[in-house]
Amino acid sequence: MTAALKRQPDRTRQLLLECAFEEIRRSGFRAASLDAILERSGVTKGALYHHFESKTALGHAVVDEVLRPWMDDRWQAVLNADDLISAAIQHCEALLQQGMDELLIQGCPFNNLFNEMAAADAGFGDRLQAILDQWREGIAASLRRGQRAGHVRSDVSPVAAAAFLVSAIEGSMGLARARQSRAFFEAALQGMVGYLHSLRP
Amino acid sequence: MTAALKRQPDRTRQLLLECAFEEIRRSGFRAASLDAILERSGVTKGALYHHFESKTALGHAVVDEVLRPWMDDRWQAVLNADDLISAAIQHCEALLQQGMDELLIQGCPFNNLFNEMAAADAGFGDRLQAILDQWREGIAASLRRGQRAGHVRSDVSPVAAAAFLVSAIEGSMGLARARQSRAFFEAALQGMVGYLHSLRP
Amino acid sequence: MTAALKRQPDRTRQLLLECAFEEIRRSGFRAASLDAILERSGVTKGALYHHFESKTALGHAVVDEVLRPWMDDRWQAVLNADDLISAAIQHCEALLQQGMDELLIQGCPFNNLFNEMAAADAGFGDRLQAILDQWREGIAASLRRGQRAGHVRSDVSPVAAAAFLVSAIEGSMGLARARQSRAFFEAALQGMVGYLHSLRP
Amino acid sequence: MTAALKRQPDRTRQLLLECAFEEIRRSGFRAASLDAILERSGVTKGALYHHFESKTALGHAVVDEVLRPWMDDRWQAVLNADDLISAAIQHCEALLQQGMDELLIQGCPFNNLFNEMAAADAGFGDRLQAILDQWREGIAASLRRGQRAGHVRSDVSPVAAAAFLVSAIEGSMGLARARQSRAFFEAALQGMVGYLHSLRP
DNA sequence: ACGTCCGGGACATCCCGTTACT
DNA sequence: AGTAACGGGATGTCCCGGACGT
Repeated sequence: MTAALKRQPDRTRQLLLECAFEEIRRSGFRAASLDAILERSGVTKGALYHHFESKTALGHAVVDEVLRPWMDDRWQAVLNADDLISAAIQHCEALLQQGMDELLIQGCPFNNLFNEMAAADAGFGDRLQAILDQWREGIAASLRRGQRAGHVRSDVSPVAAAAFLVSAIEGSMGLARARQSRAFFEAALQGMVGYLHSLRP
Repeated sequence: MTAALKRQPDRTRQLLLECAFEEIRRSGFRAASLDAILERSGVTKGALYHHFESKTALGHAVVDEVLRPWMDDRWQAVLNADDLISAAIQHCEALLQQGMDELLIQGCPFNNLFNEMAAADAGFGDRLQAILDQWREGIAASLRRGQRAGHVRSDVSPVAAAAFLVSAIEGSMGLARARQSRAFFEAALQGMVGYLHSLRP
Repeated sequence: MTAALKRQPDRTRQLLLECAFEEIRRSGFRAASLDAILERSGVTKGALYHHFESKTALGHAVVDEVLRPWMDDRWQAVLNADDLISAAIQHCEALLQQGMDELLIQGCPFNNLFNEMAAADAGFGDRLQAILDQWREGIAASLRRGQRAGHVRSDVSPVAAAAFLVSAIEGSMGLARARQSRAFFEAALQGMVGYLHSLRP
Repeated sequence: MTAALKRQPDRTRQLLLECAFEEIRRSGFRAASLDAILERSGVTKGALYHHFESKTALGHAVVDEVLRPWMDDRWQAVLNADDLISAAIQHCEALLQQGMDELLIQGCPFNNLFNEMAAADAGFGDRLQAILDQWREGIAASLRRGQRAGHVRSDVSPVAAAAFLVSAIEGSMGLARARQSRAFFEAALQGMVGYLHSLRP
């Protein structure tokens, strides 16, 4: 730790959050070692336990202050588009063309953490649920707007379609994660484009 | 260990596999404690390490001998049906009506294990990938049969639709897992029924 | 284990002794794993414990039936020579010229075992002591014969010189064992030749 | 652990090194139990793994910080003497008269450790080799000084004689270790005195 | 605010020996 | 004579958290 970083409480806290996020993304929360996070960040245990009262509290803060903005940032453009379906199809096609290596190797951090911790720890469960709800409701609201604008069939339930969509997105990312599965992910994305088209009037 | 259980190697092995499956389902593979499995099964450590050379090998055997049959058993009826779409819709509606508590609380063991271990351990990855491929190809084959029989629109790609479907199934189970999310799961199932209908001619 | 080897008690016993000798030579007695010996020999645990009542008893038998003949065989020529000093010098020079790789890598099995077990286990201690005594007394007797024949200075104590010689032999082998020490072993052998010459009248 | 010993990191570390040295001397490195070292020193496992990252690292530190000074201390007087041969002869005779029980029972810790670990672990091998080289070179240098001063025959090779001497010293200690072998050690020392005299002009 | 030392416990692994069985 | 299931214990490693010190 360089001298320049000493006595900078906010900086230290932020550094810990970011390194913890990376480590959790790599190894999952339980397998993430505090010692590894400490070494990665150059911070010591005393500093960590000054800012967070336990490993679990650190994890909760990572969800609130890193993962949630990360998700907002990622989906903002699609959710705010005038025509959700077009935007989503474009998003899928962009993914198909550009290298999606990062996603394939490490998967979606939200999905990973949700699968690991949501059922085991209420603190994680509530926070992740809130992110999920916000996301799903954003999609549902966008679909309703699309119905009013005539971009979306009027007989589909926005709530149901939104839940189905996020399930498929997270499911495809979860299943695609690994070494050999690029083909699987491509097929799933293609299937999703087909589904999106079926929502058109 | 009761006297009646002595010297029954196959029984001991099977007992270990089943208890390990339960423990892995509860806690995940990494957090599953060998001591807990042993206590649950009444087997000693020496016996376990006689039958399996490591915790990892035990996990692999659980996938091969418990999880794979569990999955086959679960989806066989749907995959062998004359009309996949109808069978799947019935399956969804049955799930909606009957108590799906077990799934909600513990999630799909395949999805859980896949998310936790597929990327981290090639032994798990290959095995789970094989299960996934078999499942997906079963759906694709059934869709092709449906196309020939006129039950399915001819312009859908069976491969893409199959990948999308399994993604959505596993995704919805993963996201629904937890305490409060029955509503989410119901909405996702409803969305899936909508998607299945869209595959009709 | 091939069918031809079944039900051959003497053969099985001999196989165990030889494999145990090799394994002990590699790893030392304590670190030698019974399971490794078993795998190496293709014999099972029950068979081993039929022939030997414990790992320690196996070790004792290895000393009696493998190590002792190995030592006798190795030193017989030198001890029976008419002129011990010439024979020993020749032996040293032969060692210096030929590849002494085996000795350098694994050391003298007698010395290794003596160092590890003689002080800790009386069964080993007594057996190894007996080998050592026999060896030392052989040298002393040969020196006495040399004195009578005029090959050896009459003012040296055969007993003391013999003890010193075996110490130097085993010590040089022990210290030379390892990777880099060929130069050390050569120097020690050269020093020993010098000492042997000093025993001449 | 008494309150007086709290928060004394150097003391704790030193205590661990000393207790480890004793335990290794008794049992050898591999058979030395960390639990035994901890009980002996009253330190906890967490503290040990704070100061040393593994049992092996502890062993290496014992060589560097305990065994090496122990050897330096032991041979310093002989190596620095004006006349090595006289000093060595005096040393031998002093050993012969005083009780050499400690050496007989536990042997030379350098020799024991060298025999056990030098070939198996490069970390030990390099460290012990360095001690051995320093020792041997000290003897060789002293012999060269003796040659210049006329105390030592000019036709002996200092390097070879030094290697031979350390071999004989360590060999005699190794072989003498045990219960019954006092006579052997005395004979070997007597032989060594004879050899030392033969180095005189 | 932060650094170091330390406590206490859990875990996977391995190993020797015994016993039921053929 | 020989096989394989099994018992029970010890070991090195690691990890989270708290306490002392500055």
